[in-house]
Amino acid sequence: MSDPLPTIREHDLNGTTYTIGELAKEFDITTRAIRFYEDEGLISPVRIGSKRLYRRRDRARLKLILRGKRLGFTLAEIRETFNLYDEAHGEAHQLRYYLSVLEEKRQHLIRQREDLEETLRELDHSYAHCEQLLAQQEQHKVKDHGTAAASRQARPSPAATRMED
Amino acid sequence: MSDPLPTIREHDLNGTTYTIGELAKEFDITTRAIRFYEDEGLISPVRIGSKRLYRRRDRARLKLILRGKRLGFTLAEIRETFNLYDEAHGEAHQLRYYLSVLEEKRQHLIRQREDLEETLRELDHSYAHCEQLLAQQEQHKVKDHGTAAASRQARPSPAATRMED
DNA sequence: TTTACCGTTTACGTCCACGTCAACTATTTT
DNA sequence: AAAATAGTTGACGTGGACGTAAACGGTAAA
Repeated sequence: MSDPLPTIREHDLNGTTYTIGELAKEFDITTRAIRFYEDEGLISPVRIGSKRLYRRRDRARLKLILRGKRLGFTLAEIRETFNLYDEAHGEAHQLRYYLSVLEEKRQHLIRQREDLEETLRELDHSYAHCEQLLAQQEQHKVKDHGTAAASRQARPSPAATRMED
Repeated sequence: MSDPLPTIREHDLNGTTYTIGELAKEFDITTRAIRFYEDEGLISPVRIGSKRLYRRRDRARLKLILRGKRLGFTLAEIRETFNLYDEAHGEAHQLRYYLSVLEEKRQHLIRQREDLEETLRELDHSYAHCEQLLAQQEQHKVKDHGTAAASRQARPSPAATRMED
């Protein structure tokens, strides 16, 4: 008689491990998504019987996948990054190629950062302008103390044309 | 007899104008994309006969659309932003709502900026580590002066496990 | 033992952001 | 007049990233 199959929890594989459900909960994604990433070659969990068991490395990659997605990278791009990383520990010309890819990626990210800063600046302007409008309306309310209808049809403010630049 | 229809270029509408092709070239997108943005309610060019004529405002919006896309926003989100902006110049409660949406957006962008900075940091580390590996290989080449085969099978470097965290 | 949960695979559906014809018109150039 | 160029409206196709449903297996608690 063979030993009974150990449950997934009794496996340790010297290190922390996770079930698919745990990871799904932790990162607030569906198990379907996690399996999909595996189909796309982005993660390779160990199998215990038919079940997937995720190790620290898998969790780290999942994190990178999600961050990459938030930055707008496609799964294919993320996979490429992983593959490159995995293969770049050998020959010099591989390392050089890896360097060039990193440089490209940096350009992309820096462009994106500029877009982001610019958007944040404009957002701040809108925010300030909006608060100013509100403050003016308060002023009028105080002056008119009650006849608020006067300020309903607000004149177009100078800053209202900002989007036309 | 009626005057002949003025050509699209003779129209000025007091201000700079653009044809669809000009904008497509300037922003390096297809005319199909521009028309699609119109179908989705993001731009509203003037019509001269059957042709579209784009004004400064349209061009500005196109710019915003593309920047939004680079930051990963969907067209629906961008449209919402535009609509909100257009309608936020009236009542106080609209202004307040607009403020809350802006605040949300700011949160999103700041989170994204953190992702971005973190990615840039890791990228810099990879870059540095990569250069260091290359430098080591150069060292060996000098020592062995010629018998480069010795360093082909590089031992796994300590930093090679970084992705496992 | 039955019920309740994970977990698995396979297959098809969906939404988004366009690309790709096709068939046509209007203007400009040769 | 003919050809090239730029524009127009449909309609259908596509690739990416999953969602959803079906049908099933294993383990854990009641």
